[in-house]
Amino acid sequence: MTIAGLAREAGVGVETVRYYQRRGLLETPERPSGIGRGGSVRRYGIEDVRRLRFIRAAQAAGFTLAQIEELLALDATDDRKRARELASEQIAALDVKIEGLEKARASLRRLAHECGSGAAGPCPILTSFEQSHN
Amino acid sequence: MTIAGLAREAGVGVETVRYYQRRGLLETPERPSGIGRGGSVRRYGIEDVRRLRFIRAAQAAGFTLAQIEELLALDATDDRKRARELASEQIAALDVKIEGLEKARASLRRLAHECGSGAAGPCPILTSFEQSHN
DNA sequence: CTTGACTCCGTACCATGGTCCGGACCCCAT
DNA sequence: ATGGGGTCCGGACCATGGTACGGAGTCAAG
Repeated sequence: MTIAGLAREAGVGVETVRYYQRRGLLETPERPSGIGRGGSVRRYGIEDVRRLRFIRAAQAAGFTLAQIEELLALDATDDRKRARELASEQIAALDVKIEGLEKARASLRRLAHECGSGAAGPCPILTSFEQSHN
Repeated sequence: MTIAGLAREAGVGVETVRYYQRRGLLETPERPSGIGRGGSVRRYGIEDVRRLRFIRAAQAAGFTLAQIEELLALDATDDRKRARELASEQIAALDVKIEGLEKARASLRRLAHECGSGAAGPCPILTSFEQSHN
């Protein structure tokens, strides 16, 4: 698989893959055959796809690329303590974030509701959100 | 209230307030007294605090500053339809986002769990997340 | 053996959401 | 009336996470 295939498998762009390589999140495989000068084109395997997909999943979980870098490094060591720490921290952060989003969603629902019902004039946009400050 | 008071009330920095003013999210009140040249220092009231707090709340709801700009403009008009539209869109986006974060949290919990239990060696960081691809 | 698509690589650029800086001005207390 | 802190303002700078560009090399099919 070449870089375009890898990118396709994980649903990202080629440039993104190369960006992750530069950041050290993905390794850049050796070019086969040609040793000093020359060579060919780098090839990627299923392991790379997994790694790349992991990065995307972790990103979706709210990790920054820097944190993901640490997670990936951790995956190669056996520092279980640190891994648990990172996980717990992120779980807590997710709890907070999810709760915030749920509150926001409730505000939006109230807004949509109030805005849908009768009265003329502007929707109470600011006030809908104000309630969420409780 | 001067700009520092306003910022304090909403829990942001003075520079952030000024940034929002530049972006057009907050209006810049007239300087009292001095008309042409001279004047004094701009003063802010409770309305400004409300507006600024709204911006922060909307941001927490996942709106971008550009969307918030539209919401604020909408608050002054009576285009209820558009307001409902924006709200619904954002509710849908929040649904997706919340679900993603919940999945991620589940993955992390599994990771923390597997990482906590006995076996030696590295935690199955990549694999914990792989499960979440279902 | 040429052509067209893809790769490689560095560097530049982008959007978002701020944050900092420096000089000029202003306001209030002493 | 003077000093110190706050304000005003434009413009520069920052971090994050990419995206685009251009030139050289490589690969595979016709």
